[in-house]
Amino acid sequence: MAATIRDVARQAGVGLGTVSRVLNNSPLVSPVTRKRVLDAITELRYSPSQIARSFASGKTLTVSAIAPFFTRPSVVERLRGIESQLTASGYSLVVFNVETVARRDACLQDISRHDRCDGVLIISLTPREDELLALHEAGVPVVLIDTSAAGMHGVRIDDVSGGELAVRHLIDLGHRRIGFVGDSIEQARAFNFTSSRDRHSGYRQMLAAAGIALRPAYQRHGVHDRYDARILAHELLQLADPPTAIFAASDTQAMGVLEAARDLGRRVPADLSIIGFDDIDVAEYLGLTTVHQPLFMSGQRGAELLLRIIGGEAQESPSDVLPIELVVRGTTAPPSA
Amino acid sequence: MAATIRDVARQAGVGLGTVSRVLNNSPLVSPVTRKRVLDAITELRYSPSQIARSFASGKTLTVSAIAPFFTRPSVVERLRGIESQLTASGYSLVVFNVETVARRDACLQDISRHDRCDGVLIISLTPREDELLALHEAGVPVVLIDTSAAGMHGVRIDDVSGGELAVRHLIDLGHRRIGFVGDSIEQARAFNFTSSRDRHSGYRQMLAAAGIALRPAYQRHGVHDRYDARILAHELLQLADPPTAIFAASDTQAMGVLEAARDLGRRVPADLSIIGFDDIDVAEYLGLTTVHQPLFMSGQRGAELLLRIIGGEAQESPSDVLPIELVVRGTTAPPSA
DNA sequence: CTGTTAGCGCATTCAC
DNA sequence: GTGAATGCGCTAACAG
Repeated sequence: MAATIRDVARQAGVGLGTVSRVLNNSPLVSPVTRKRVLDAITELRYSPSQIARSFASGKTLTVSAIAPFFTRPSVVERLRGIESQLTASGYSLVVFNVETVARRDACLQDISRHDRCDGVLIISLTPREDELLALHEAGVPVVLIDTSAAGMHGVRIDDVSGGELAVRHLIDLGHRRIGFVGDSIEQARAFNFTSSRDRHSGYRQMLAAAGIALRPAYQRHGVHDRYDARILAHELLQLADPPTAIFAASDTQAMGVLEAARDLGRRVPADLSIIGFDDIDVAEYLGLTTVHQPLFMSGQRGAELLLRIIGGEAQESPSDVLPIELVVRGTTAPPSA
Repeated sequence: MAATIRDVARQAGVGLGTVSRVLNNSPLVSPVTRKRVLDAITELRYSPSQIARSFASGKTLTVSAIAPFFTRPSVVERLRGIESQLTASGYSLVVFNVETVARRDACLQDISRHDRCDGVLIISLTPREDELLALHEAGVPVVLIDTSAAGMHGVRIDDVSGGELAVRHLIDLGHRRIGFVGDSIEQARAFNFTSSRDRHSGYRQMLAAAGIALRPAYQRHGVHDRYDARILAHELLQLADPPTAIFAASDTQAMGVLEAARDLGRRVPADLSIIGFDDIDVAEYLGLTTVHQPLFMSGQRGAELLLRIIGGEAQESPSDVLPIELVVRGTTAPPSA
């Protein structure tokens, strides 16, 4: 059916190795021979088999990315960064979408079987001790995006500082009653997510630094989506002494808070200030004040780093920390009371 | 380094083929032998090389998806459907993101070189005549999603009907001055997108059927994003005799129209009705009236169909047409004037 | 039921 | 510079 390297060799009247050399741009071929081979290739419409090539060389020119809930805007944006970098380097991207804990574990196990891909990018999922060990033992190049782990390369932001940044903004505006809406503790633990937890730490630290007492009732946790966030915000707003501002651990959750405010007739930001996190695409549309993080860049940098590791370049910095930035839009203002 | 099938055979004291049979769940192995092999596998921590396996069998257990602008919510949702179906069948998904015409052409050419993957899913991009020929000649199984082409399998909706559905809703409400905001003609042609074009046809046909004259000034085209749509809607609304309703060819573009209305102080739906298309996630959040299409299902069905074709099951129906549905929310109402 | 054999298409040694 | 020879790890077809 399809022409093989042998056909090309025969057609060009050269040896098999010579064709291979031409394919791999080896300089050890005379211009005349090269042309003859090239002509044979065009004539036969020959195209080298990638699988055979991978098999013989041991390199697949493929990278896997494991992402939880890859429909989340923040994740998609990271993936776009990854894909762009990979494509530029001639690599392909295999995507694994993780929506259950079982699949999380399965994916993390599977990649210890170093096949099919030259390296792995793990987004937002932090490997556990045993998984770390297996990964190390397997020797698969791995780069973590949006997390970090001992002895692993990674690209991330400082979520604690991010939480502090958000809450400091609210405090600076004069707020003292500040609520928090973040990820469900159980779910975060099951998937081993860390960002909401760390942003929550930043929240607590900043309140403490400002001498504001922590109120358990002000801190709510639910599934990472609009619906749960909306419910939690309802609870918060119907407290006898409701917060005047709410820090949501993500823009998606901030959208739920926004809905709750609308439901209850609270004006934003007059009656309630809301700040999110991530600065996803719709944040600008909604005029949402948030903490910006370079999502696309995180993917790009992560892929770049992984490619360097695959290429054998030893990397010093275990974890690359990207800058974050407060973006003030229309959902935060001084408290009216 | 890593154990091979040969090591396992030696360890278990059996032949090479027997190990292979066990790996492939062949029933032609006695329980005793099977157990011995399985034990050897665990002992050696053996894991078969996928690349070698692909090479020998000719099957890669991998499917490629080519998607334009894969950060668009509608595309992501389709990809999620694809991934879910593929994963359930033990296949991996390689993603190609197309954001330029050059890359569109390159991707479509590349897949004619039937390597690395067992089949291809093409989202929203319609192959041209010559590309169709090359694809056919290469014999790569292909399924089109959100488009169709002669002799190609596909999963799609009827965009013309969708456009009619949207416009009929506006007419039923009493609107006569109905604007249209859709994709740039040049861009659509360059990428060979068809959905906006077809929805526009539906718009024209429905107006004609209702005896409403087409007004060129009411029909605007721009890049498929919020920003351009916003500008176009501005133009529309500042006409001497502005439309009382606007049909946007996608929810994303409807968001831009919504912004324009906000900019100009037009109340929605009192002063201006807006209807979108796709029913992406935020549509519900925004209370946007729109035409719902089963995005996730399109991916799922497409992948399922492709897998069947790869499996050698001849398929009759060239194109699977999914149902669409009008979803009335808060952005449409009878005209006030 | 099981062991043996022959490639899959290419990269990578080697000799020449 | 070039051609020929080996083997990557596995599946499939064949004898037993």
